[in-house]
Amino acid sequence: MNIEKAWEILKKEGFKKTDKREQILEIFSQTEKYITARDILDVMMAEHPGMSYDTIYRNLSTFVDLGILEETELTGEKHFRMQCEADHHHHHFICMSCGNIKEINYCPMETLQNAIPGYEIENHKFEIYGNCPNCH
Amino acid sequence: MNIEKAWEILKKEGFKKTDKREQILEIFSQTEKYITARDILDVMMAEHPGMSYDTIYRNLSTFVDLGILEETELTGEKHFRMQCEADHHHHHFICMSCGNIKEINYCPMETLQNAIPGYEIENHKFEIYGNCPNCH
DNA sequence: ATTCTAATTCATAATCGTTACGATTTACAA
DNA sequence: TTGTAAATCGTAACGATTATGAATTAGAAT
Repeated sequence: MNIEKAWEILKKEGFKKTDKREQILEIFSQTEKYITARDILDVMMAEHPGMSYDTIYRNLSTFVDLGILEETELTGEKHFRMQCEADHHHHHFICMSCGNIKEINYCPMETLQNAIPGYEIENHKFEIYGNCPNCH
Repeated sequence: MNIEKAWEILKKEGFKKTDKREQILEIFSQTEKYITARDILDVMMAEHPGMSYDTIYRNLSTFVDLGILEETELTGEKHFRMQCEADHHHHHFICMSCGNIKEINYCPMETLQNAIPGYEIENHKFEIYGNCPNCH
């Protein structure tokens, strides 16, 4: 997702255009990796020494709710990245060296659905970790 | 895994037999569910008002390292349960209502391995959430 | 059995990531 | 230009976890 698309969504939902939001989106648009709230804070604190935790966390949460950001929990800490453009459901390979991700156009749930009759599946987590071609 | 097996491992690795460890193992042997460090604390505080956080967290970590407990992260908090007896690799369906788990004897990695040549897979996470037959 | 020592626990504080809050500022609609 | 709800700031509180130094204890050595 690009910044324009993000603002479209924000506007449509009645959120205001602020410098802080613009900068957060800017940061995400410049990386493919999953990054933390702290990562954002560190970058933004440099320009705006008076940044508030609240602003970061509140906006990250808003962006996730609106489908602008994806969220995952690597080692206990929340990590975020721009929502993929892909309109189909997919998963991610996450490189443990460089942090870049690759979309995996495969979902195991297709196969699994029939294997456990009586069980009502609501959600699933499927992530693959390792080293990408550039990192080994 | 049962308590005897756990002590075998602990003894073999040179860990001492203590009341606290015995009680922690006891608690895990009595449930199938994933439970938190706080859950353990609450139970043990009842009998031993002077319990220390350190004792719980240190031992949980030790048990995970030794393969006595399984660990997963549900909603940001670490959850633990006895390591499954199953000698084959497997995954879990986790009921969001009652907390019970069901072993899933299927791993998507078999299928995926060939789909991303050049990518070195080191690890993966696959968990399914929903409601079990008893809970809907 | 008694002693010794490293392992374990206790008691408590610090840390880390996150959430919450009233006061102040700001975007933007009227 | 003004009014108002939204957003931010500044700061504190929170929950889960880790860390620390002192006291206790399991189990080996004597």
